[in-house]
Amino acid sequence: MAGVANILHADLDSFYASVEQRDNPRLRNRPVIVGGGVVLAASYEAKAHGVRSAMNGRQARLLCPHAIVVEPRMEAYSEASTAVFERFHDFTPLVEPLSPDEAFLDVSGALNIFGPAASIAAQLRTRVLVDVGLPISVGVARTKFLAKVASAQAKPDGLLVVDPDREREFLHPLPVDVLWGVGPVTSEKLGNHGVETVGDLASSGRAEMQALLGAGTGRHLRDLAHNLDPRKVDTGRRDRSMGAQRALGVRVRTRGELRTDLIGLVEKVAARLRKAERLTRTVTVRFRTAELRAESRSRTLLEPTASTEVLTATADELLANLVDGPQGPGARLGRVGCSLIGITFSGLAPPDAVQLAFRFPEQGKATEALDDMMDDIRTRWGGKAVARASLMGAGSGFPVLARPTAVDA
DNA sequence: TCTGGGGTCCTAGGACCC
DNA sequence: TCTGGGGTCCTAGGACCC
Repeated sequence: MAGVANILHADLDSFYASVEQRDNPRLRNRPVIVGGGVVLAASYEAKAHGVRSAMNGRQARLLCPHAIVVEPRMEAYSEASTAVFERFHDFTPLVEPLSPDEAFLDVSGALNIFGPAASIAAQLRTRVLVDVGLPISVGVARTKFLAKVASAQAKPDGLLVVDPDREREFLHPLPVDVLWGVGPVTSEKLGNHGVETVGDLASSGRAEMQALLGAGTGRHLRDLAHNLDPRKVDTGRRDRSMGAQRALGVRVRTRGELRTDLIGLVEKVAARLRKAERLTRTVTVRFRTAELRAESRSRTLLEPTASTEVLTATADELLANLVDGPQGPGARLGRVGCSLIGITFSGLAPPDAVQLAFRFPEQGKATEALDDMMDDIRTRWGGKAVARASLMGAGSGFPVLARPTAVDA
């Protein structure tokens, strides 16, 4: 197999719980659960008893009665995250954050300084442990996807290098749900078709998988199973949406209460939007009925905005449509069975964004042309490009970059 | 006191335009 | 003038991830 394993996926172990154990010696080597109502993070000692993230707190305490439950300290986690990412950047500028505790690193330009990728991964783990006091697992491979799978296999506190000559041996025996994008629903669909392992998926029919999972998803997952993953480490990602939501429990609310909650969320997120110097075009109000059915209403505005007044008025109309619509849950009673209310702003752009569209005629060169264009945009606009692109019309002979591409002017 | 909150991406169908 | 197909954007819903 051609290529060299120069991509790292670095992932802090049980991030919040590790920070708590670091800061409070009494918690070390003990089962620790962060978050009371719902488990935000669990130490490995707690995970050994079956406690998992996102688990109901009561269930977690039943599984592990002697666990120490602590309140989350978001500021401490944020500081720890910043310190860890500084260590990443000590090794390479090519860092793609996935979340506060996880990132891809392309170290192909750092080999002359720090040695082979496996050595860089070991040095990185040491630096994070010594300087920040947190255990971190690292996967090393030729592609992003393999590196991510490797770091998961390496946990806890481990390092795993996937030899480019042994990628399929590594990948094919693993269960399909190691694939990024295969959750419970997809996993069950695949299981019903006799697909249990990544190898099973690789040997299944393409048309069959696309019929089962949809064209895009089917092709993507089958490509991953065939070990095809051309994605580069991308340092230029920007937020695509911003939102907030609030769980309300099972108590029935009056419309007025619901509206007050929603307006509060709108004001909060609108402030974040302005602080981030972004405008939004699409407002979505999310709603979950007392029976836990999700519903949403959205509207796309003519002009992007960050005005609380405009956003509040829009959210208000959408909420009214949700509640009073044809099957609105509270139309007659004036009271609404609602277990969650939320707001999302999407279609984010900088205030001075411009839109660019490209057309290129050479069939079959679309992906490379797109990559080149993105590089060009980043160079010309000082790396501040906010790019959103998709390829359309591949069958027409004229692949067109059809989505607007917004960049900081 | 409560029982998660923050995101990304995909899909299908309809309106509309050329 | 009629018709069909391609393309774009919007909306609602859903799966998934950390």
